[in-house]
Amino acid sequence: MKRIEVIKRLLKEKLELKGGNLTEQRVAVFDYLSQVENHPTAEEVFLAVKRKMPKISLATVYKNLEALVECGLISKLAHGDGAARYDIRTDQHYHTHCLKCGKILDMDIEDDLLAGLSIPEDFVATGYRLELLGHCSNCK
Amino acid sequence: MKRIEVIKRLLKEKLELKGGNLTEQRVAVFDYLSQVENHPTAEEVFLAVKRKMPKISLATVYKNLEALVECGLISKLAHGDGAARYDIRTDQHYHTHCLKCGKILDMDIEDDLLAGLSIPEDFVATGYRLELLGHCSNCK
DNA sequence: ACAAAATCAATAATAATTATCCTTTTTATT
DNA sequence: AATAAAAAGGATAATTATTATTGATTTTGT
Repeated sequence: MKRIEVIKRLLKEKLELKGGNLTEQRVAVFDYLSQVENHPTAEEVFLAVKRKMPKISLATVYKNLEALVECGLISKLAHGDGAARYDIRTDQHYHTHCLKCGKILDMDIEDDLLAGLSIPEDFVATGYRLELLGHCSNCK
Repeated sequence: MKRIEVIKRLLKEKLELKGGNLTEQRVAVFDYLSQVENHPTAEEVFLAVKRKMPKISLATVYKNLEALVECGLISKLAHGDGAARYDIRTDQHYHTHCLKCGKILDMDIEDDLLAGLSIPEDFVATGYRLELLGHCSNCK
């Protein structure tokens, strides 16, 4: 089975759980994200997808990224300074975040940092975010 | 010596290092931040300071928060979803971040989580950010 | 006290994102 | 397969958070 067919099957399954539909635009957005190493902004996804699908709208990209996040197919990296970024991975992992160019990259470490952490009683933790801040190879 | 005099002396000293001046607006912004337990947005700081200093502008609050961050007197918590928040503390510490109401609170833990972390070679780390995500006592 | 520099207030502009509104596509039902 | 209902798309307006601009005011160094 072709790669794109695998993606369509996965998306259809996951989207249906939330009452969403499979569309060509959603496939294109997800497909692009799954091909890149970095974590692009909505704008970057838009520009890339636009090349293969010239009529797609930026608003559609935003809406579809949101829909994919909703059904757990991708994750959103909102770091505050500048635009949010999107990540094909949904498992817990950490990132390096360049303060100069804003690029976010995966950092592969197996340790569960929260393991030994004493969480406040009155707070229900559902997850956590760890980012290493600094300068990437290009910017240092 | 009165509290406000202590603040003025501290601000004057730190601001001068960056070529900045001591102004009543800066004192008011810093003073407010040092009195609250939570980490307010620029808008919230503006509304609070406005009560004592009705002519102050929102843009001034933004500029002054930025100036205070620049000279290391406060820190900025940019978490992406919504407005940035400001914190009187500048030492390394962690936060709980409520996904419902957006409130950010301090989490006091002594451990240095980065101690055992293997940082990628081509990345120059200057700091890190850890946030515990979930629901606060009011929202759970 | 006075000139130069910095900051202020008001407001315009920008950037990122979300909402609106009408058309098109997809899905469910006959 | 035809068709109605629901969902999604595209274009663009609106919103939100923030930054830039500009001319008036305040602060600082001499």
